[in-house]
Amino acid sequence: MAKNVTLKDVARHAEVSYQTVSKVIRGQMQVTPEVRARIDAAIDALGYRPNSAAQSLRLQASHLLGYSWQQDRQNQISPILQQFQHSMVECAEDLGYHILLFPQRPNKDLYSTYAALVETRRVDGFILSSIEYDDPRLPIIDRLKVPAVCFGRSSEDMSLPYVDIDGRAGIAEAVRHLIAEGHQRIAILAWPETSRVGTERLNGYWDAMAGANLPVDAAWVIRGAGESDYGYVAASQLLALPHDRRPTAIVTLLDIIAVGVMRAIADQGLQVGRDVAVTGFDDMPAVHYIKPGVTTLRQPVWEVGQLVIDMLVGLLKGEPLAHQHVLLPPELIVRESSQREALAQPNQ
Amino acid sequence: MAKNVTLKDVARHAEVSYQTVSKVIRGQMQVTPEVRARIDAAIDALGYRPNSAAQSLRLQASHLLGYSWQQDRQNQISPILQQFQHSMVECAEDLGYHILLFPQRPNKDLYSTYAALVETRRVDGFILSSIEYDDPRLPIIDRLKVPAVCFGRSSEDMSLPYVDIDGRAGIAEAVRHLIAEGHQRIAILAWPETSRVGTERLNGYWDAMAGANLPVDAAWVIRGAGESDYGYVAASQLLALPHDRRPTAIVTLLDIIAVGVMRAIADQGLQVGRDVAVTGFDDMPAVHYIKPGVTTLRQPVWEVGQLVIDMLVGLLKGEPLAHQHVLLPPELIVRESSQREALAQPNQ
DNA sequence: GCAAGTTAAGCGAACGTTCGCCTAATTATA
DNA sequence: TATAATTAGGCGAACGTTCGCTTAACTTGC
Repeated sequence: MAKNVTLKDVARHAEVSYQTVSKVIRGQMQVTPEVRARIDAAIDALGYRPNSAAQSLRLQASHLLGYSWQQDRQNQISPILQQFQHSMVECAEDLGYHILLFPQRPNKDLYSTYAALVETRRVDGFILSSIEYDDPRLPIIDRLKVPAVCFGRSSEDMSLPYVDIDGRAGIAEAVRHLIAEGHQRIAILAWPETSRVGTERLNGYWDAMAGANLPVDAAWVIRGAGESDYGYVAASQLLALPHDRRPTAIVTLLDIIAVGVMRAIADQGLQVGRDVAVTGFDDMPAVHYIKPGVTTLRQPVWEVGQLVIDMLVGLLKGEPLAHQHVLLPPELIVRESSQREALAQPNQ
Repeated sequence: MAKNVTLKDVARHAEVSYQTVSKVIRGQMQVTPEVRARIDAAIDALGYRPNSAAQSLRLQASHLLGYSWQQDRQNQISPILQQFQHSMVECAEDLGYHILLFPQRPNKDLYSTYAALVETRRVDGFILSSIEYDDPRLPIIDRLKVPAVCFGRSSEDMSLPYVDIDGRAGIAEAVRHLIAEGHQRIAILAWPETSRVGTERLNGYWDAMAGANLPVDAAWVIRGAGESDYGYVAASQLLALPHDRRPTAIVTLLDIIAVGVMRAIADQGLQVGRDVAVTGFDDMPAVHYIKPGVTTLRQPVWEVGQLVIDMLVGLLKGEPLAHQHVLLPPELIVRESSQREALAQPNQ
């Protein structure tokens, strides 16, 4: 690697003081066009680049944002967090920041993991994802008094700024879509009560059912965990209900679960869409090949990443946040799995 | 955030010079037990932590490793790279390093993306993943003369150090397993010739077939891209061959593709395992629920991550590498999809 | 009992920036 | 023409470390 080119080298070459070079580069100083030209020439003759460690030391800011990435317990294979990460990385670079990845060891005290990063001044702030009820990271961030923005929330009135997907509104929209398709007996495969995301989405179901004055049979609301297998088992259970209580539509919280449901429906000799409607969540690329296509809710993950970074960087610059809490609605994508007349074959 | 606690603060508190504190902390100096105790007491009375920017500046090393993460074109939803990333992050921390994420913009010149990081001294080295033929990053790294280690290789004799999975050995082992199960007509769903990984794995197929003196019908080697749909279509094509040319086993390069193959087999009224054996690759969690279980090759991704970081950090310390190129064999996991006598479940 | 080696600790300098204050020259104002 | 205001640029200091050299005191060997 070549020797470091510093401000002093540039200054010598341009025959000015090095502090002047610094100021001119950052537009903090007016110089005569002639001097300006000499400096510019020197910079690219020598290939000068400011040293980021020196900048960090002087500015007391690392321009690094800490992010630790633990997979959701609920939906293991969701590509959501990958997209989120990618989106953050791009947005951060636009603003002169980078993402620093760090591990959260199960055996090591979580507080010291975060404290180490803050106290050594390695990072300027944190991004947290997959927030759940009583998330242990929240009090830690609070205690460290370090800027942080979350993807997800543990309650409506969280002290930390967050961006989240409005799962409640999303599921409500899906249910209203099913109602518009003529369904009345609509079931939902929810997640355990410990899941904040799951509870939130389930509320959307209640909202829409109540909004349409539709009664809800207790058997229609199932809570469970897992992926396709959960969908298969739970759907089989629903389809075994007496005919007048059997749901004609099943809402799920994950595309993969919807796939399991669709298999169960097919195994009962029924047709997805025509006989029983199904909806998923996430618009996962992995299920795009499935036929019939799965009606789903696409999360605007890219936008979440951008917003989270914008907010965090704003915080670091001392700007007051325009919105402390942002909720983004998912987008309903209607495919064949929830449409009665699509692919309808004239059948008996 | 609290005021910075520096070496000088500790020194004042312990009544020694600050340089002494620095040396004692790093074990570069012997002091009397009494002084040692005073320093230790001062450190945790004040909560001293060395400032990483100052260290970086002085040591001319950021202790940051650059990693840019672009999804494989071939297998979009493989969780391999996620595991790899996670493994790197942990291993790096053990060695006092962190991973810095940066974007590779399609519109921006790749060289300047890397050069900027190196010339500003933001990173000490790079990790590259998903190397393909004529990878544009290789000459860039070479030109920048920056330490780097790759996950994957573009050719046997690459100039950069790499760690890779021995896909050739893996597929060969899978094919030998099928042969041991009594199969003779074995087909493979390969990837386009532009895929280095695919070509490598296909070679394993040839190795094993030749090693067992089994003839290969040209129709058995299919090249294509895609996920489950590719498997479905290609398998249907294979199963439509005349009876004496029809393969009794189909090797695929991805679990998801194997799933498509299994659907095709079932759709033909045949039974996976008993009638046609199938193998996948990656041991993806997403297909664990599939019945019958998919025989697959598990990549030792965790080990790859550890090795890559070990090697890169070694390079940065100026240590000569024990092995410039490391090849790790995947592990064959035999499940029902490749066993004739395994309990048959009427599913899919 | 004296030169030579060992040990404990201090001190100056450097890593490459940015910031605030200062100075000299030029221009505008009275 | 004298004075105030503006402009172009310089200079010292600081951010918090680590490194190498020096010094003073204390052992050791003969």
